[in-house]
Amino acid sequence: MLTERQELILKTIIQDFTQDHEPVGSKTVMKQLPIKVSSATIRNEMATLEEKGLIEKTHSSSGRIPSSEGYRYYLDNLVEPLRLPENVYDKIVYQLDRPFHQVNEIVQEAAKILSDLTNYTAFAEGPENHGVTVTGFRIVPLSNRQIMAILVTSDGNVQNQVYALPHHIHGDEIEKAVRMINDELVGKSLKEITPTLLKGLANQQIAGTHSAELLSLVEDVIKDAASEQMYVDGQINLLNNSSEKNVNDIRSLYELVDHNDLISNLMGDCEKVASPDLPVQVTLGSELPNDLLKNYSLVTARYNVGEHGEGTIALLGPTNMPYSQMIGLLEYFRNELAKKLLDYYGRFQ
Amino acid sequence: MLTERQELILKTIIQDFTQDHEPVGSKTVMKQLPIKVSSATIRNEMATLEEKGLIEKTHSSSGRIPSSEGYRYYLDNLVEPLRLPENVYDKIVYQLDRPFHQVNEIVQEAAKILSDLTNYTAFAEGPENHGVTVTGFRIVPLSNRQIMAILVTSDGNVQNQVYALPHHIHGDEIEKAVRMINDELVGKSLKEITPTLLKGLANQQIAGTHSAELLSLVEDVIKDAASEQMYVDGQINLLNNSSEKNVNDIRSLYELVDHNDLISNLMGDCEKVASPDLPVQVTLGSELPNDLLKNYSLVTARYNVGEHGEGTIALLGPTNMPYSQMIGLLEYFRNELAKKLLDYYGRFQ
DNA sequence: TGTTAGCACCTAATAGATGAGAGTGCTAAA
DNA sequence: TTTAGCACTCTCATCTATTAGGTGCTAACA
Repeated sequence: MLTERQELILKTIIQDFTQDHEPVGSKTVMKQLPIKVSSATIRNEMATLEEKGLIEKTHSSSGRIPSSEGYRYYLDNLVEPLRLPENVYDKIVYQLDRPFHQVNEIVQEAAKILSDLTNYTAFAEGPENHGVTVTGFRIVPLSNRQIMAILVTSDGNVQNQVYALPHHIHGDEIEKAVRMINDELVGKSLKEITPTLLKGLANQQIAGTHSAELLSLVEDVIKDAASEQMYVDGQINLLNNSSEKNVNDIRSLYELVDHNDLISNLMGDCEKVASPDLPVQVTLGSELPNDLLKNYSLVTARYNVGEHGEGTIALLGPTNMPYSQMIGLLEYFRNELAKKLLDYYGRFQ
Repeated sequence: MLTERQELILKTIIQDFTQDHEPVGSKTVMKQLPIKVSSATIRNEMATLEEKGLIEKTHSSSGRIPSSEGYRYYLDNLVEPLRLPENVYDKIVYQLDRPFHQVNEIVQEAAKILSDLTNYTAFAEGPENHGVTVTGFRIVPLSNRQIMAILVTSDGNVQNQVYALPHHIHGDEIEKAVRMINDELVGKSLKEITPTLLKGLANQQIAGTHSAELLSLVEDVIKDAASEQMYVDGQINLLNNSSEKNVNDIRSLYELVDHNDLISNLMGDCEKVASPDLPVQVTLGSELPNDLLKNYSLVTARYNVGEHGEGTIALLGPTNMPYSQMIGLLEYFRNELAKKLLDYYGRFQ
């Protein structure tokens, strides 16, 4: 429980530190505080805040910097989303206002826009495909030994893969197999289609001698389609932050960030709590399991595309980032993205 | 013109500097030199080498480092490709020995292997498609408003693109259009198919009311197929080098390296000189037009896939890299890559 | 009792001073 | 032509003030 004045001081320290990245002294706070008190009084209050673990010193006679607990208190109680300069909104709208041909193109562009605007690393994940079903599976013979497998799903997503076959398969056989695969798969959701189910198909020998081969294609393509792709952009911005610690850490960070599953997991944790109606959520590095992210924060927002599910966007930046602005940005952006996606889906109905 | 002893000294300085990255003094050279002379003699020789511009001092009483001219002399006259440890060869063979489905997958993997082995940034460009012709063009209707355009070329490459159409196009119409497009394009080389040629097709009204639309798809896909894709890997390794100069330079470097055309141009210059029969070629940063690359070197090699054309692989690393090793590596690698590609193409004949 | 002025004290950062170490160029002798 | 010897130069690490910005505590004050 903090007094109003203590909250004011904490907020001032955080905002000041966000700007200058330097410990904040009592005099500096005094100048910025709307109420008139002496620096000695502020020193007393700061001592209390330190006792409570919300701020800390870098050395015995330094100014104060916010602790993780301090940021947490700020985020839970004090932060207010900031309205952004008009031209930022314009830029978002402009960048999203292009003809996209696939959902994933839009999602990828979302990550790009976010990282461009913030100079942080940005993540975007498409709407979850819980209810997504198979609309059709095609095999297109391309040449003597090459075929393309194509899977179309009810959300309009298209997954394809070219295969070089060890030997020629006759068109009739392919056609027959595709027909039977479709009979079995169309209408099924992606999660339902397990390797076991496909094996069952193979056992029925539906597709002649090459059934096993063709079914393994199906499996591949389905796996691709079912894996929710996470798009990352602005990895390079990790450099800005990491003051000058060793190169190896940055390297590991890069790998972490590019290696989808790890970040997905982190974000997965956030998703459980966040929702499109709830405010944007911030997870501090100290609250994350990975030590590399100690000095970073993950700002996460969910967006809602109605019947098409929910997706996630996120920013990874330094712990001392301007949260008000970032939260304001994500709140606006998730709406625009949802709008764009609804618009996209609308064209297929 | 250098005496044998001078060449020996230059070589020693370069090799030593490559290892330790520190100016090399006359005593150090003396210890490593196979011939027995005093450090004073070496100092005299070094003064001569400096006069000729092949080495330089970092300050008035420091040891010497090679100048660009020194490297150039070394590369032109002294360097000898080094045989690599056996396990490196094993690794290359192992990594390339996987079932690939497209040429580009192989080329991409090549870049990855090279950057993994060297810890530098690596580039790989597929065999040039001079003689490549169109084997077939397909349009596959995916759903009410989505189609996929597929272009197959004589080198077995497949380019595809999904399109969301503003309105439904009837299957018969598509089929008719595709047939006529194929009649016109099959057998033509990619470079022959210009927008003007396509316009000509449109004017014949071959494809009914939607001809213009469909032809613009063709144009898109052809453009993609004709652009030679350059694969880059190990961008992160740029960090290792750039000691600690400002972050912005690294940022620009990243962009430079990812922005294909620029590097393509640089490599283009090299290609004119290099050939699969000629030795691996090194271009020093000082010889490149771009100032950002000042402290880097581009090591380029061409590989030869017989009738399927020639391609390029390259490494971008610090100017003081171990050239003997890198040249040895690329010489071996280009042969393995060519073998793998020949093997791949062989499967379609 | 909360607030403030004053002061002793702390620490990081900066600038100079100093000496060791590595290297050079030059001279004179072999 | 080569070499030993030596004076000289420059960097780098270390040490020593000095300064600037901050704190905590005490005692006076409203």
